Amino acid sequence: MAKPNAPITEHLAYLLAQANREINRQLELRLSKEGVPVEQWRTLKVLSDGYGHSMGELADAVLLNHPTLTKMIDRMVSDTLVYRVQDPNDRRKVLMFISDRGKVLCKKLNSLAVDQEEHILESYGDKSTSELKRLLESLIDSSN
Amino acid sequence: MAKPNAPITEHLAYLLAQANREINRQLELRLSKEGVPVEQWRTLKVLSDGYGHSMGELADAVLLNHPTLTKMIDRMVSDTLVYRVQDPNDRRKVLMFISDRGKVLCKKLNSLAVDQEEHILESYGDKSTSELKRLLESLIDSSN
DNA sequence: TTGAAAATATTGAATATTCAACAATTGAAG
DNA sequence: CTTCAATTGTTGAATATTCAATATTTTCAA
Repeated sequence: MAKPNAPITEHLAYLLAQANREINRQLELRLSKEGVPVEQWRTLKVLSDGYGHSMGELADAVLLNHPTLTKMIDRMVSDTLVYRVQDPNDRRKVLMFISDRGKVLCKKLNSLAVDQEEHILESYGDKSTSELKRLLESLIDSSN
Repeated sequence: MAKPNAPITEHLAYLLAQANREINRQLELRLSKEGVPVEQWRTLKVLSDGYGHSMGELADAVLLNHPTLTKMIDRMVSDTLVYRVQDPNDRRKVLMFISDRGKVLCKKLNSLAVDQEEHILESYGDKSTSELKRLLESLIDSSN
């Protein structure tokens, strides 16, 4: 039943890694126009709802481990893109907020990211794109 | 047409990153039984055809940048899993080979990886899996 | 044939990530 | 109430990755 000698290119884990690497590389390239790494864009985008988000929430949302996030947030605070506020309801928590400067930057980044999505839609097709998104969502669901 | 305010979870780049993170985490967990990172498994698997592969080829295949690969290979050489041979036809190149110890380890890793594929097939389904693989391959193709 | 450009791999310094340990706060059981 | 376990976030040391620069070999045009 199993295929222990299947080439690595047939493993789902590999195909995902390969596709992710390529798409991420393209996105990085666009965002580099503003000198911002992908994870910082994710952070700004999540915070741009204007509400405070705890570090834990944020770590999940931006796909980073806690210590990695803490240090990235340190840099973003230095760049005055975001700021920390201690949660008054639970003083273990830190709530992150986006600054005005962060909002301005986020808008620019969003449009760079949308450019990319449109480029994918063109070269890969409408139908394939939405079908792929659907399957990815369902894979993520089934993995929890 | 574009959706500049779409939540990040609707971006293909994000869904790919999320799915990849989750599947890769699961694979890591299994391979950790043998104390081997995913990239080393990929390397061993590629080299297990018994032929020599240059560093450049290998970097593409295992999805690592050249300097990162060089340093990982240094570790694998220390662990006597692989060895270097200068390419006689083009002395700029280094050909990598798998050792006997590497082959033994690779077999164990393959079966751990196959376990995972089977687990995915069960929870996610045969049909979805092969459709997802097909779409990922085609995305990768269309990105080059 | 020579010399400049391209291809290949490695190195070292700068940066980023991870792991384990820690500190602070909350929750909850006795 | 008090104490002990769980939750949340940060830190420091160890490890890994990246960027720019380098060394070597090959290619190719003049």
